Parts: sequence; structure tokens; C-alpha cells
Amino acid sequence: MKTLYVIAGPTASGKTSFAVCLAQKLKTEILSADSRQIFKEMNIGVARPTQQELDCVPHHFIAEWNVGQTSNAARYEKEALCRIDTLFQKHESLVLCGGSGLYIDALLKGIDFMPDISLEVRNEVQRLYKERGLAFMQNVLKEKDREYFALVDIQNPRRVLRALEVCFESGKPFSSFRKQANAERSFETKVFGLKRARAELVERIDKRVGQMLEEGLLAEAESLIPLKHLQALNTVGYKELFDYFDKKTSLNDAVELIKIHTRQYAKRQMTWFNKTENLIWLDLSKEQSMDYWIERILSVD
RNA sequence: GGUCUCUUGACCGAGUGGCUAGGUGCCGGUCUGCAAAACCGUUUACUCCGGUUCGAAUCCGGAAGAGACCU
Repeated sequence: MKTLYVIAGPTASGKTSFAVCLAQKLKTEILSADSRQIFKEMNIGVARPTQQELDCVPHHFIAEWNVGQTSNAARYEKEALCRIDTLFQKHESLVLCGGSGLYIDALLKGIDFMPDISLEVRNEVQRLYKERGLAFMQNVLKEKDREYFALVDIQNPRRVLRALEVCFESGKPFSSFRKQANAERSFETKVFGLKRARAELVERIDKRVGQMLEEGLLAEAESLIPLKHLQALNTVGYKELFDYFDKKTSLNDAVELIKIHTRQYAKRQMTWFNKTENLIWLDLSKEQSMDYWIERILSVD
């Protein structure tokens, strides 16, 4: 059976170079599972693999989408699944590497079918929310979908509005689509998480932010100012610099915030992957050669 | 040396006699379609010493530290 090796873990844990080594060993290709590296417009700030790494091993879902297009976990699942099928025709194994937990889950377990949301419905929901507030939307949801209302994080506008969009679009309760079914996959998956001691991760994050700045993050962010209203640009490393360009913060403060927000992001990723089923943690704080870790991965069955 | 002002939690910052300020960070968590997003929970406060008062971060006196001005 074909095997998909998944390399997950928090940001700055060293996934990229690790995956390159693994893929070289397996003589195969890498699929990225990163909701930001997937965009063409973003490079330095999202820690895209280096040109050298990209030349070494073919990568997929790096710099493929446009920030303006609809992008979400469902689209990723669909496209990635399709690509995986194609690639398995010439490889026995593949490497999936990334830190976007939802994207990885969508690919591994599937994501329930939901109707596409028309622009009219989306705008209507947004309008209602802006005009009437969250409490009102909660009540509408309670009426439209009592079951989901009882489950959702009712304080989170994102969740409430999304459910309502689906309700309005389909005329059916959101929960009628939410089967949480586990999709069948034609390949086997082996899931690994890279972790490091907290202090070490913090050090790596700070260092990497410094490097990004040296590589020209400031100029990259500045060039993206025209796109800053897009969700894709609501990203650590860019949003803080937009505030700097708007003169809302000093450059120093912006940089400090990037470090802080990156740490917080890493923590959320740890929380997510900690509950990922069948994930095996590899603690890279332990000084071991790359070969040691690769051997470990290949010996898991 | 003198006069005046200030001193709140890791940080910012309200309060000015009894009622959890708030924000940020830290720590922990949530999660089926914007997910590097969005959201939730938690967290050694009132510089120190006396006094007044049933009760003081809040009033009075003193000390220490910081700042402004004067000689």
C-alpha cells in the first residue's frame, strides 16, 4: 500500500528541512500543508522553503494559489487529494509537510460536504452581523439550528456566522451537513509531529524573525499593502508591519509583536497536534542525527 | 538645600472611603470551510511605616524612590 508520511509540528520546529531529508531518502516529492505558504504573493514572511530546497525536491502547494481567490480547507482537501493520486502513480510514498492542522485533518479524515456560499448570502450575513450584533445572530442560529447552537462556541462570531451562512444558503440546518464522517483514503498515513523544548523553540522563532527581516521582509510587506484587506494577509509577520507602515507602532514594537504572535501561534499548533490521532512526537531537542530520526520514521509501521 | 508632582499586578492604565475596571503579556484550552484566523478560561495589584475610620489603593503624617522647577 502507498504511504503518506506526514510531518507536522509547530512553526519553526524545523519541518521544512526535515521533510526535504525524508523525501530525498525516499526519493519522492513533498506536498505542503500550509495555509500561507500556498500563496504566490507571500514568501519571506511565511518561511517558504528556500530555492535550494525547492530545487532539491519537487514541492507541491507552495506558491500555487492567489491571495485573492477563495481558499479554505475544503479546497485544499480536494486539490491535494487529486495531486496525491497522480503522484502515487510514480511514487510508493509521499511526504506531507506543514503546520496547518485543519488542512491536514481535512486531507487525512475528509471534511463534510457543505454547499458553496453565494456572494449574496455571505454579504447578507455580514450585514446582519454588523447591524444587529452577535447576540442577534446567536438567536437566529438558535432558531435555525438548535442542535448546533448547543455545541458551538457561541462567543465566536466566525463559528456562528459560518453556520448561518450554510443555513441560509441551503435552507437546512448546518448540523444536517456536519456528519464528521471519517473519509476512506486509498493510502496509508503515518503521522509525525516535530517538537522542541519550549525555550529552544522560542529561540528559533526569534532568530528566524531576525533572518526574515534581513532577507527583506519589510520590503515584501510594503509591496503587499494594496492587498492587506485580504484574509490571506491577516498573517503574523505582515499584519504587524502594516501597523508600522500606518504609523500605529514603531518598527521595534512591530518586530517584538511578530515574535510574540509567532510564539502564540506555535502554542496553538501544539495544542492542536496534541489531540491529533495517531500522531507520534519526535523531540528534536534531543541531539540526534537526521539519520536517526529518519530511521525511526521508516521503522514505524 | 527649597517648592511642587508622581509611585496601582510582568507591562500599560482607570479608579479616589465599602461594589471583579479594562487592555497587553504569561499560562492553559476550543475548533469541519477565511485556521499564521477566530474564540474561551486563568493570572503574587494598589512603594513602605504609622494614624484616622466599623471599613483605606482611595483621607492624614512620616520614610524611600522618580520627575519638574527654584536658589
